[in-house]
Amino acid sequence: MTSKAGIEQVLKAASMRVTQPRVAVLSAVAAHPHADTETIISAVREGHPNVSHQAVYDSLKLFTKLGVIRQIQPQGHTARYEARVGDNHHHVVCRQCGKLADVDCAVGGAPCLHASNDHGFSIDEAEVIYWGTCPDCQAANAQKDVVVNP
Amino acid sequence: MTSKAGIEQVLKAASMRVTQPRVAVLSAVAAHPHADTETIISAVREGHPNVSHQAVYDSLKLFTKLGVIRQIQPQGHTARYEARVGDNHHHVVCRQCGKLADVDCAVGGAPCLHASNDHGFSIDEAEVIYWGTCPDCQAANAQKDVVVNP
DNA sequence: GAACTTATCTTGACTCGTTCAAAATAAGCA
DNA sequence: TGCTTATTTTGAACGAGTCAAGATAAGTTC
Repeated sequence: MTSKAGIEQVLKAASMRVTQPRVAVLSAVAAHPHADTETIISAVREGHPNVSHQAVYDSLKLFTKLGVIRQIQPQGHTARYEARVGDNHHHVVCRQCGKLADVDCAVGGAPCLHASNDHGFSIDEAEVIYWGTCPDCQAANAQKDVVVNP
Repeated sequence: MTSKAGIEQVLKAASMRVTQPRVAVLSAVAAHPHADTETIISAVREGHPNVSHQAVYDSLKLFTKLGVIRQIQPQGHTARYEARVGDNHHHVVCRQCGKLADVDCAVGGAPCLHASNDHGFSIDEAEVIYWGTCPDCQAANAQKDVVVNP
């Protein structure tokens, strides 16, 4: 549901106007999964050089609110966005370079969602972030080890 | 391991000096679970009025690195700290007021930790954040509903 | 198709949590 | 007690994100 026609429907259903900046922002998010705001601004400006950063921030916030895109913000990193929504998937973050990848819930039935309803909170979502090291950084580390410990 | 004697051991083992600001910061974190930096600064200054905010930031970062405390930073909120470390517990965050509470992993064996080792990442930690509504805000919402929908 | 209304965009200033840098201080050692 | 240098203080700076006012253009009405 991230084609131009799709987004027009979503926006109209929510009584929002369909504008060039908005369509461009959504296309950019769909084309660059896990991109941060700056990357999205650059991508948008390739096609529409005069779009302001504010318009991008506004659009991203709006789309996030409408559930068309999803915001991810691991500790120590700026916000990232992705157009893959609706399924219960999580993310791995590389501690060294910040690279982000999708991870489908390993166990079939999303067990993480069932927390003991502690402290009287009513829980509606479980957000899981896996921390680790990406293949590239693993390789770089191995390389370094060779040099440091000959 | 958050007594003054305990922290002295940890610091000395890491060749770090035991200073008044550091001890004060750790006490503050232990006394105010889930407090943000500003709260910790205030707490520290109750006993040591001349401690700078920079010293608090440095100490928090140091303790986090040494694993004595843990930093939590839910989307849209500033960093919080807690002295409860070592066990695999997670957190609930109230979407409305930002209140934070501990949640022990509901299922016995921490199933969330076993992600499919996707994309070649080597995963070392799974961080789970539950999102929901705290009892106070639930009550406030119910109250509001009564007024809005009589 | 032209005029109108107002949501959206542009522009530019601003906030706030956090970090940087240099000089002053005090912890731990000799 | 004095020395060395890790920490702290002080004060400025950074950057992602937000706010506000006027300009623009999407969608509606005539």
